[in-house]
Formats: sequence, structure tokens, C-alpha cells
Amino acid sequence: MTANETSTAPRMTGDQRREQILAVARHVFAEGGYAASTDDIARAAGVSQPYVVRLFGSKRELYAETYRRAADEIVETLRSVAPGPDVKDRMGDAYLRLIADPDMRLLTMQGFMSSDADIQAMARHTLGEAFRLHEQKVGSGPEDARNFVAHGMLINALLGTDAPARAAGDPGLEALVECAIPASQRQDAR
Amino acid sequence: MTANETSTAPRMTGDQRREQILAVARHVFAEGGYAASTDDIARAAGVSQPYVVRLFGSKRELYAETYRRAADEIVETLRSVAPGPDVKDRMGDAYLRLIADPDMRLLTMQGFMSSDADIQAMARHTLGEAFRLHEQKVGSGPEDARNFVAHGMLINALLGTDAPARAAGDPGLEALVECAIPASQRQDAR
DNA sequence: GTCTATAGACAGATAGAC
DNA sequence: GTCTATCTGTCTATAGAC
Repeated sequence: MTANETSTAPRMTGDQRREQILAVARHVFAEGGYAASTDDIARAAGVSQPYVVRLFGSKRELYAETYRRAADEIVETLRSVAPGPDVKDRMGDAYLRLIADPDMRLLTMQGFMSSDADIQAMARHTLGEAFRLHEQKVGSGPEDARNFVAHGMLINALLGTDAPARAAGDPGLEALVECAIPASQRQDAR
Repeated sequence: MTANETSTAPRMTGDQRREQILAVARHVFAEGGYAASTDDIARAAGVSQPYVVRLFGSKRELYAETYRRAADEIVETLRSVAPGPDVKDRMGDAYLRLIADPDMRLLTMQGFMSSDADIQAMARHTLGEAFRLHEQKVGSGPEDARNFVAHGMLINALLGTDAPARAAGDPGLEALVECAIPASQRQDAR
């Protein structure tokens, strides 16, 4: 170190702060959607609200970057599933593990309802990649790949409505949860 | 009529106004989500913002009532599919016809991401009913019924991201759209 | 790199008149 | 049945200091 100027030193480098705020934003946006405030994010990150806006230019850009990272993580995770025996099961498991994180699930779902063209583009591309990777790795044909993606969407919807924890007393829902969600995934997620 | 008191007469009865505002709210909430303002709804209905709030008690109650009607319409439509030959196809068609209305599709999707317990409850019950009605009417077993609901969710997601109109150039997405969405439904919806 | 102060817009809800 | 006026809160973004 060159000198220890006790009070002039910033607490973090810009990059560190960016990463920290993106991590916090992922959680806050996941729970509150785009309607979540930059102030909530700032408080959770321990910085001032104007600083959050300054670092990313605007709330919209922060949200887009947050979403992009989540979408990339999904595609990368599916891409990194090794070929070989049981690929089909391992592909399903990989998705279940991603979605076991409620923030990931909620953020993903938001893409399918966004009115922002950039978010929509990322969301639909992720769907297409999931389909393509299933066809490529599993090779059981387009219908099977489509069912893979569709089943993923159904699980998102069921978890989003807290169905596994609250199906009791609703016969249709009980039966649906039982045949759509593996027992290991059936505890509350919200 | 008893008398024509030219300026004292209200423009509509309370019930008529309620229905009109609910119709308008369906569209405004569909496009803007819960974040849409009561003022937007009021303007679109040609009344004042405070009056909208007064008629329904609060924005939240207006939203809940709007959602309830959409959810009821889905269940009623599926329930009214006549048994007989080709029930399976007619059940799928009934859902496609519902979802061909972008407002219906958007509103439905919002239920799967709501943080409001009442909305969540309606949304998951709708999923369960769709499953149950498929089993009851089509009778091709739980896996087939699950695939029916799952496929519905996939179509919601694809339409939500404008995939049919924008898949060009994205090979995975093109293939997915082709095998998930009937040609008749493939034009832009947003 | 980070803050305070604050502008400027907009929201939902209440009070009370007609 | 419906409005106007308005309170109170909240939000993003900018300006400028340190």
C-alpha cells in the first residue's frame, strides 16, 4: 500500500460495490418485481439511494442487468450438463436446482410478463435455449423437449402460488402437485 | 319514467358503473399489472379517481375482484366443454380461445407472481381445476392432464415474450414456437 | 467512491359539497 | 352517484459537496 489516508479511502472499489448491489438487487427485485424501489435496494446494500442510481445510470438499467445475470445463469447451467447416460434426468434436476432458489424463480417469471422489450428478448431467448439444449443433449425429439420446457413453466406457476404447501383440501390441486412436483421439491418455497 | 329532473339524474346506476369500471380495470391491470394506477382506470372509464376507490373500497379490492372474474371465466369455460368425441382437442381449443385475449392471458399470469395471498389462492385453484376437469372429461390419465396444464403455461410464456412474432433468427426459439403453438395462433399478440 | 439535500412527479385515500 | 380539493406518502433522478 502507498499510504494510509485514514478517512479518504473508499469502502469498496466500484466493481465490488456493483457486484454487491447486483446481488442485493436480485433479491429485492425478485420479491417486489420492477415495482421494488431503488431505496429498498440501497438500504439493503448499506448505501444511499442516489448512489445506486448513479452506479447503474437508472433503475431500468439496474433491473435489466440483474435479469440478464439470472437468465445467463439458467442457460449456462443447462449448457454445462454433461452428456451421457441419464442426461434427461440430470437436465431436469439441473433446472429444479436452479428454481429451488425462490429469487431465481421469481425473477425468471417476471421476464414472461415484462413490458420492456429488452427483458422480453432475454426471456424468450432463454426459453429457446432450454429447448435447443434438451434436443441437443437428450435427443428424444422436439415433443419431449417442449414438454421439458412446459413442465418447467408449470412448476414455476405452482411454486409461485405456494401450491405444494397449500394444496390440502383442494382435490384437483393436490393431484396436480403430486404428479407435477417431485416429492423432494414439495416443501414451501415462499 | 316518473319525472325528468334534468340535472339530478345520475349517469348510471351503481351496478352499471361497477361493471363498466371492472371491464376497464381488466384491461388496464392486464397491461400495467397491479402497478397500474387507479387514476388510469378512472380516466379510461370517464370518472374521477376518488370515485373508483370509493366504489370498491381500495385499489387492492378492485384488483382482486378483477382477477376473480378472469379466473372464474377460465374455470367456467373449461367446465362447459361438452363431453364426447374429441373432448381433448376441444378442451385445448377452449383454452386457446380464452388466451387469445391478451388481457386474459396477462391477468392470468399475474396470479402466478402475486404476493397477495388471496390472488395466489385463486391462481392455484384455477390450475387445480384445469387439471381436474381434464382428467374428468378427457380421462386420459394424470400425466396427460398435467401436460395439458403445463402446455398452457408454456404458451402463456411464449406469447408473453412475443415469441411467435420475434423468433426469427433464434433457432432454438423458432423450433420451440413451431412445436408448441398451433399455426393458427402464431400471429403477434402484444 | 459516497453522501446530503432536494426537485419534481405521481400515487392512493379521505372529506365534504352537490 | 359523482365531483373537487387536498393530505400524505413515496419514488426516481439531479446537483453538488467531501
